[in-house]
Amino acid sequence: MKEKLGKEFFNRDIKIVAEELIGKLLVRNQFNGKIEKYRITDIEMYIGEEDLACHASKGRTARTEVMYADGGMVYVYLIYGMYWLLNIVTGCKGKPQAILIRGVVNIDGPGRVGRKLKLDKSFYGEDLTSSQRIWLEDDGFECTFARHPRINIDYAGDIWKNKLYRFVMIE
DNA sequence: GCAGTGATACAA
DNA sequence: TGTATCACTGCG
Repeated sequence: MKEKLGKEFFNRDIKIVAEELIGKLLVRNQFNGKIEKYRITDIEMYIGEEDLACHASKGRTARTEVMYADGGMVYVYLIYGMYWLLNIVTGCKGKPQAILIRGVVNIDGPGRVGRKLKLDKSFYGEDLTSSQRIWLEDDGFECTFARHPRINIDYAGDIWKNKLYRFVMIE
């Protein structure tokens, strides 16, 4: 049984959503009727303005605005001029939180995921609970995960760098 | 080990 | 206006 994840899934604290997001299916309707599904294996949490690794630590800007919305929105941005990274906004309105999708089955790396899904700036603010081209499903798959420090955030300082905010599925 | 690539944030 | 920086990848 497959169920599309709705607002009630995303509108919870990021730590709960993140734990349950591992093993869920990321679904992409690439073009007419061609639907692809990818199981999420690797994610990172970015939590609030006080998290120096989180883009919202710079406050509310055009780029971070969507993180302040309620859960279930897509936050995408271009990094290094080449890669669109996919993030999922969680929590309630006014609390900036987002989960970066670092990897899915057979696609290891956030930039590769974005390329495979053919993301672009038009996905900024897309609502995963009503979109016809990208959404999430629960197919009942169960798994466990390990916690690690986040990748490539040296600029955030030791306290935030060492937080175990990366969850990786154990095969 | 490091080049490539362009939006963004912030200084001036 | 200019410019430093960046939730990365794919070459060597």
